[in-house]
Amino acid sequence: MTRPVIVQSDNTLLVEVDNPAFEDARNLISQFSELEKSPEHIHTYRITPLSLWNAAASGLRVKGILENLELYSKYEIPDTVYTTINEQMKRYGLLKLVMAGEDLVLSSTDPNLINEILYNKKLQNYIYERIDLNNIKVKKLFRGHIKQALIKMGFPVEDLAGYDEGDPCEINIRPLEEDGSGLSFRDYQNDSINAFYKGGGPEGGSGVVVLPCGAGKTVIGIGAMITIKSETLILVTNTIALRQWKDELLSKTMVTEDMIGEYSGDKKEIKSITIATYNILTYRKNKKEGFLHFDLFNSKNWGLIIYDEVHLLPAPVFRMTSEIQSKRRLGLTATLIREDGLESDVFSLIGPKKYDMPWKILEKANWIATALCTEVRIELPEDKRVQYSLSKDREKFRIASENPKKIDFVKRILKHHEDSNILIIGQYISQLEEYKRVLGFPMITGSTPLNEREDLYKKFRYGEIKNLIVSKVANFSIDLPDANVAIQISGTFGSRQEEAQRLGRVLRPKKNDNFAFFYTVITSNSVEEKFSHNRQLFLTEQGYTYSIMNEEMFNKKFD
DNA sequence: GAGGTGGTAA
DNA sequence: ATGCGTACCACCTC
Repeated sequence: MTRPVIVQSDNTLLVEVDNPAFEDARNLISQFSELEKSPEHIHTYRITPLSLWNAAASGLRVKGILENLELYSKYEIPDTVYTTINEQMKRYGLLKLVMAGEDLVLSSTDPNLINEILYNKKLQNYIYERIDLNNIKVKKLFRGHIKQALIKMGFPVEDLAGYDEGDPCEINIRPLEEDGSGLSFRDYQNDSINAFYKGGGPEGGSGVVVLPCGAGKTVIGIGAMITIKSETLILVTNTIALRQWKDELLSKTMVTEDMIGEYSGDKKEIKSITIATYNILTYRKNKKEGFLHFDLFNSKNWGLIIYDEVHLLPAPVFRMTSEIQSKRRLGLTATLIREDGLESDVFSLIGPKKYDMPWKILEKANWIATALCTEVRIELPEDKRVQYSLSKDREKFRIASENPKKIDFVKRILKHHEDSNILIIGQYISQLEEYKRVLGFPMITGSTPLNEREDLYKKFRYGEIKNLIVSKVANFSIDLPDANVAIQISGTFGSRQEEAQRLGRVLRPKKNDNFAFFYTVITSNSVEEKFSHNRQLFLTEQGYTYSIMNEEMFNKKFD
């Protein structure tokens, strides 16, 4: 049997998917390296300082890593890789955060490192005083900032200050019932819950789980709640997501309605389990005043805080919601990517990435739908071409996005998928209004009142309406189990995360053949081609392929 | 509607 | 080459 892993001197690992030892190798190397790409045949992982510190944090040792790597490696392991692993793993544990009575203390056996910290500009704001050669008393409130600044310095701190236990709360699983309610965990769900809670020690119990849309991230959150059994605060992106968390909790656990509070623009309930929007927590009248609802963090003794769509957390204001580092925190997302590159901040704001799984692996196991992606390239009509050529880039993008010819092709896609449950997703309200007018489908945007949204989603879910036009409101969290076709008519420049989330709207497993269709309609020979290509990168790295059709090919197939 | 928030580009 | 404030469009709370 040939070994499945090639270790390269640039710290990347290439893994053969078709090798019989693939799964064992993957389970092993994913503990100390980051999945970078996962197309069909060869997956690429990268060993980074951060991934090695995460490994050290979860209890792995240099010796074990190297022995296992040698076991699966096809060729000899380059010296540089040995060095990187040794050096970076050694750094973890040089610094510790501990509680000494009521004080938070940063300590190291190396006085020089302590010196370096005392002279670091960023860290100075977080320091009270040096206690002795090896210890510094630091400000408790800045635990997260301190960890982050130290990571930037290249020295991750072992956080042994522990977590508040939180007040207890009886959260128990509801056994599977005939009507489909109740819960039993799939293997990967169990694994991610265990990875999150691992050991229950001081380093266990805070971290991030990354799973594709439709793979049941809510279930992971519920699993963590059942494990910890403490009062829990759940943060979500909008009120629809809030209601869906509530419904899931009610159907999958024994928790009763009076135990769940809803804290949003609409209602202000605080109960043992409280679900709140990021928006309300960070609401302030103006930039100079404080956050009006921030007390929610202290209004109960939370033992767990769950961050839904955690890739949003590095945003300047949202990140404030992770300041309370003494609580156990679970971050959930399908797309740990941002165009500004700040996704790595999530690790110091919440904790190490505890678990992830390539989308295609779950597709193969039928846990999510098999998606067929098509990019349709439409020419710009004659009368728009002069205007296009004379416009600036930004205007060009808008003109290309709103190409009026798109709608005819959308109509034919609709006809081709008759009797399907179809979402039309777009970026510009005016464009969506036009589709609503011509096609006569109901539409949901940011200005659609909450009850109307819920009503439309519900009707779509029960098949009373088969088509829905949605704006960016649908980028996150909404759960429309039976949507099996999505048509994207415009999007946010090059947002990889948005593309993946939108595909995610149709990935929930289907009752019958488990296929889903994703169309993106763009203008050929325009700036939209470039942005569209960039948007697709995350998914193509996950192994998705887009078949590209021009008008002629489209006409043949969709006559 | 006002004034805050987010993501992205250049 | 990178960083930082700005523009744009949409969404959320009051």
